[in-house]
Amino acid sequence: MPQTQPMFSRTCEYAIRAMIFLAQRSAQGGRTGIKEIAEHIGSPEAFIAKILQGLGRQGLVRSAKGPTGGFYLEAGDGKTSLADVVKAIDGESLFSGCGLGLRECSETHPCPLHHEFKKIRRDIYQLLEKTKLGSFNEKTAEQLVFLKSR
Amino acid sequence: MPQTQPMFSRTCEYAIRAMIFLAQRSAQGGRTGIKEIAEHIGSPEAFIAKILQGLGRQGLVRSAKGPTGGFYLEAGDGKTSLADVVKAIDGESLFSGCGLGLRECSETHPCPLHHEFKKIRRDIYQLLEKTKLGSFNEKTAEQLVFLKSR
DNA sequence: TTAATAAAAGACTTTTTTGTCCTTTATTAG
DNA sequence: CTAATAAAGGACAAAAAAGTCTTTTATTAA
Repeated sequence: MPQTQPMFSRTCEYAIRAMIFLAQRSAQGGRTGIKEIAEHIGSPEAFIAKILQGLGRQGLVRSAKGPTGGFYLEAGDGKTSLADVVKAIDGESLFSGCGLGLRECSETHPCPLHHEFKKIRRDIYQLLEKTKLGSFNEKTAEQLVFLKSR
Repeated sequence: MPQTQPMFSRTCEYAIRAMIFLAQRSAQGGRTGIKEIAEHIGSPEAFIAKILQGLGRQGLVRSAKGPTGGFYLEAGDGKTSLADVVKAIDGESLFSGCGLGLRECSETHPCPLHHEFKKIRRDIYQLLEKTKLGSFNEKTAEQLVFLKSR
C-alpha cells in the first residue's frame, strides 16, 4: 500500500515554497541563486532548478544568467496566485477532475460523489486563487524561515 | 512536468469505486468475484484484487474462497465511511498533513498556509467521514453503472 | 475424495515521479 | 577579450506507484 497521498505532488510543494520565498526576496529587489533557494526551502538543488526552469518557461518566474544572475519576480508578478503555480505543475485535476478518476463524469452525468465534491473543489480553488504571491512580501522572518524541513 | 495530481491515488480511486459497488451488491446479499468487480468499475483485474486483499487484511471488506466465493460486505459494514477507505490506502496526510509537505508544521509552528488549509482539510474529512457505504445501497442502477470509465 | 473454482500471496515488470549530473549558453566584471 | 559565474538543457539513475503473472491455499459441489 502507498500510504501517503498528499494534496500536491512533491514537485508542486517545492514549487510553492520556492515561489513564496522568491516573493519575499524579490520585495527587497535582487535575484536569488538556486543554491540559496534550495537551502531556504529544504529541497534538492538540482531538482528545484529543474522546477523553476519549467515555471520560467511558463512565465511564472524570471531568471538571469551569469554573475549577479538568479531567479526573481517583478512587481507585477505579485498578482500571480498559488492556483497559477499549482495549475502549471499539477494541472487542473485537483480543481476540476472527478474525485473517483472517471473521465466521463460531469455535471449532467455525475459519479456518485460528484455533487458532494463540488463545493470542496471550489473552496480549494478559491483559496489558492485568492492567495497571491504579493501577500507574502511583508511576512516576518520567522515565517520566512519556515518553508523548510528535513 | 507531471501534469495531473488528483485528489486520491489511482489505487484509492479503484478502492472507493469497488467498495461502493460492493455496498450496492451486498445489499441484495451474495458475493461478487474479482472479475465482475473489475468489469463494473473499469479497473485491471489483478490490480483491484491486490487492493481488495489489502482492504481485507484491514477488515474493511470480507471475502470467501472457492466456488460461490467472492468479496462482500456484511450488514454492519454499511457504517464504514469513505474516510476509512481513504485512510487505509492513502493514509492521513490529505486530512492532517501540511499542504506544503513540511513535517514540523503544526498549529503552534504553522507554515504560511497552515491556517488557510485547515478548513479545507476539515471539510474533506467530514465529507468523507459522513459518507457511509450503507448510503449507496438504494442508489439506482444508472448511478451504479457509473463507476466505470475507459 | 476429487475436480473445479476463487481468493491469498508473493515475485516480477512497467511506468511515472523524483532526483542527479554533465555540457552548453548567456552574462558580467576585470 | 577572457575568467568566472549562474541558469538552461538534456541525458541519466533511483525510487515509488501501478500493474501483471504464477503458485498456493481454501472451499464447494459432484
